[in-house]
Amino acid sequence: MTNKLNLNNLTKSEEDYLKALFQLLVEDNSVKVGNNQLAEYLKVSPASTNNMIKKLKTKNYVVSEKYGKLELTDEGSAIAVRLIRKHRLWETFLYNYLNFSWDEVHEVAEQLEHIKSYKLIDELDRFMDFPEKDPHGELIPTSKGEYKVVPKITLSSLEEGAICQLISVNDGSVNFLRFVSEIGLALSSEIKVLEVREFDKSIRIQFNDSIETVTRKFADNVFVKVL
Amino acid sequence: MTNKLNLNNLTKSEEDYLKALFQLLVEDNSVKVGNNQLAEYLKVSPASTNNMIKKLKTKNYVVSEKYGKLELTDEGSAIAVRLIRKHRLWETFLYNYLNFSWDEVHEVAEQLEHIKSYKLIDELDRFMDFPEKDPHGELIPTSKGEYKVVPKITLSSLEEGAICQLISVNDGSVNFLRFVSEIGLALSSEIKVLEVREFDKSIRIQFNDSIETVTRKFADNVFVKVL
DNA sequence: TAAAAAAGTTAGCCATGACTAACAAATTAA
DNA sequence: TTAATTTGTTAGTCATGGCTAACTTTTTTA
Repeated sequence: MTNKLNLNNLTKSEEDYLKALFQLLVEDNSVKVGNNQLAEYLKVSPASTNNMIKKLKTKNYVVSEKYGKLELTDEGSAIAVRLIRKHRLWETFLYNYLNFSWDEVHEVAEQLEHIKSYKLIDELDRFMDFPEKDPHGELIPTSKGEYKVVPKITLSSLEEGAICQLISVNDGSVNFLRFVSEIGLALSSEIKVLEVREFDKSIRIQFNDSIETVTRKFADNVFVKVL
Repeated sequence: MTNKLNLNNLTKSEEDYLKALFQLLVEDNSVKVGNNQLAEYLKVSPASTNNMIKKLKTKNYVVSEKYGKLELTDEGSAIAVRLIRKHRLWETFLYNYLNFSWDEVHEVAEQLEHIKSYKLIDELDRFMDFPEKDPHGELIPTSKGEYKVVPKITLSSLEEGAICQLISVNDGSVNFLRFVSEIGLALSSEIKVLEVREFDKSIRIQFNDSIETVTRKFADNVFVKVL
């Protein structure tokens, strides 16, 4: 039997669902991911999600019991990791070689990650000399599927007085990324938490000699390493 | 009114049909292109083609009368030229930077040409320093849509004794391209037509000190400049 | 020029992947 | 512990873009 080891005959939609589920399960380290949660994340109806999950279960990429939590099989995870690898390599290419800015890379990478060719992505990796991180500071999985998920500490989780370093940001929103650049934050910036306001959870931070007040929502999307 | 000048809200299928029609009409310089011909070229049923043509007519990309020949509007042609530009730029990138061979580039470029981003393709163009030709010798349309269709002379159209230079090849078939490389032909190769056999139209050619006999079908896909 | 062949069209079907509306199960709160 | 709320499921609809089969128009050819 010709074990073609993943000809990857998945539709764009199937890939989107698997990647989204992986991100909720692994990257966000959730205890339980449910149908509606996945639907909301993908901005589709719960009915659509239910439908697709059924399909992915028959293909053995997803496991779940009726009314139970969603989980990925090893095969499902592997597909998701490959998508994340592709996404981040393309982002890196766009940023480093094609003059794309921080906030422009995501949208195009969302399209490019669905291009089917192992050679393409491995050669792109080689061409860029095997980068470790994408422009947002996220680790890029290797061609062997090695991928260390670094537990993420959000800026919002820190207490007053804490000093940290910006290591990565959520790349999902153009407006968010623009704002990050605008106020002068960048990867590796050192940030001091000056004050956490109780009533609205907004945070006063200091970095590069400037002081800004950011919302809780903003701080949820900024990932840091405590110094 | 925000004239977004082509947000390019076309599906992959719509793009495929427009590009195919352009190639039949312009590149092959056909007097008449019909529904079934387009269907055969795209390897879909005549019914599917009929359906899509209707849709493209309502969108003003295609013009035709019932039972009449198919034609592209200026808008339809412009879309096709942009697709050809994208296809050839990606082929060039894969060939020159990612170690893809002559026969490997087409399949992946077929996917990449559908990625929607003006910035992506113009930056890729700049990154490669505005190449004029793709790896198969075809001219690459500019970002302004300038595209000179060079009338193609096929090797099969030459008479005995003619001497010519290989300027481009049809990139549609992997097997064909492999065979071209295998026998030692490359862009700019000088070819002498030694003999045209009447009964099966096969052609005996000489190049780089080797002599080969090729079929009519082969010679139809080799484009030359007479010296 | 009439019959045969080719080309084009239409009707009706299918799969994919969205959707809404209605309903069922599980969880949370009173 | 029952009621309310949230979560999950099902049924049925829609658009896209394929398909086959049957039919019509045009073109070819005998």
